[in-house]
Amino acid sequence: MERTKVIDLLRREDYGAEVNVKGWVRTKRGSKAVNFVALNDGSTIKNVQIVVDVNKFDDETMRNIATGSCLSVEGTLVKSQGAEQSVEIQANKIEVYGTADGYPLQKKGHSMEFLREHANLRMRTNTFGAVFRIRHNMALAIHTYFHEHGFYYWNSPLITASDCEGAGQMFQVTTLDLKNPPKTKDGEIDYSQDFFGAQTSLTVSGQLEGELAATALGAIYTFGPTFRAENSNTPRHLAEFWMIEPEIAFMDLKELMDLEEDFIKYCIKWALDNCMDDLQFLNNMIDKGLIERLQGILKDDFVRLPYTEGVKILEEAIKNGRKFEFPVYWGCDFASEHERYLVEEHFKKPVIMTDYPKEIKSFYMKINADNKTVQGTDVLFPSIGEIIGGSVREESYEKLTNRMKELDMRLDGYEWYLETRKFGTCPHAGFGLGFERLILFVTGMSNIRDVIPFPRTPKNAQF
RNA sequence: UCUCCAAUAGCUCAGUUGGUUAGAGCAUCUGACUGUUAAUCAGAGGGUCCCUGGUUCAAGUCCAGGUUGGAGAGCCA
Repeated sequence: MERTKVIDLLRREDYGAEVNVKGWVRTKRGSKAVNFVALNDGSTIKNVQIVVDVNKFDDETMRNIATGSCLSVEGTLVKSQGAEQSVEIQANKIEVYGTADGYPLQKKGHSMEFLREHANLRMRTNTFGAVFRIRHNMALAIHTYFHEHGFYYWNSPLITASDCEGAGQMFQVTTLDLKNPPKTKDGEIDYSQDFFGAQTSLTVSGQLEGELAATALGAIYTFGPTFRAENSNTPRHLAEFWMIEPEIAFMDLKELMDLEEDFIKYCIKWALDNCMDDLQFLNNMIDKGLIERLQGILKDDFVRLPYTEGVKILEEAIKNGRKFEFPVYWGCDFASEHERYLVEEHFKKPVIMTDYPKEIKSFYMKINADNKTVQGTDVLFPSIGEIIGGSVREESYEKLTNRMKELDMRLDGYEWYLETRKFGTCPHAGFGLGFERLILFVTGMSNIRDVIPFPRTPKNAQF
């Protein structure tokens, strides 16, 4: 008999039909004569109720049907007598594919910390099923958005020899014998003998390569893993995370902000349109304000706030008695308490902050006419902080290399990048979106380790 | 990396000022129950109180160091 997925089964009304359903047992309950098994196959957060007439099955089968075990059930689709589901299956034949003695997950709630230690099994819980179905949907929304807007999906390398991309500490990639590496005459490690003939690392960003692609294909985006060897121990950082980095030729600052806002709203609308069952569950169990907050994002325009205006607002707040741990002055890098004040207290909606002092931003950002600020944008969201960092890129070879020299950066090693500015340079812009931070916001989960299947954090690469 | 907090049964947690045999709910097992919704009811089994050292007649409880986890900060996406 052909298998029917739970999601399809629950929509059917052809009572009396013989059906086959396969899935994992969430709970079993009942009395002497009749048992009820809640079966889930991952196609939806909802379970299908299997009604088991205990007398029709042998003791061993009944014993093997327990939380976590895997079943194939043939039975009759009937209208449910119970109140909490419309249809159920009256079991005629049950095959136990796999028993689950000692299954660590129980039907009562578990802490997120406990489930993290069982990351190999936690996808089988309601919460993580919902999170990963939404994660899939967000990936689909991202690809769909860019495809519909004329962007090409393009891949930057994960292994790089640029030793100072500047975005963070890097993981080294080597096949050298760590106990006995080859040395040069002056005692340094001889990387010419390494696999790539040079010192290499995992990438911290595909942006520089993305810029090359934008000057050829017009508009591209990358969507892949990124690696940071920072010793960050927070609910918002991972050592291995996924990043979306679009890069667009002929785009200016206003168009960049329009893109950032439109893109993120598209993703959130996608979730509301396509993931309501899962969002409803998360709204009930994890975060009571979730759906309202997502709808709120769609309603308002994001605030567009030049850095200098932001400083004024914060100075005004301090004058009115607001206390901050860190001082505010023009030129300071905002601490998260400052960003949170602006987003969560002052404006109460997302803020796109722009035109930062060049000293606190990266070398590649386009310098404004004032020669003090650069056309960088940070999209700041309530509760999770910076979700997007982007900028218009400096397209002038002269200005870009001058800035690099000011920052004591070595130009050799960047020739391939700087040639974009030598050969047909163009105004262009782009941004980076942390995929897991988007998932955090859309699911209402509070720790980034719980929105990626197998989190990589300092001292943790299990599974 | 810094600051603060935590670690007791498979899970979630209680454990008084240091004091006899460390408890509860859930889970598991046994039994009861004519349709349950985290089913219910009765009973049973289940402990390296994170590790090492110290104080004390006596440590789950106090002290020191460590490990692991969490929150905040920094770094950032």
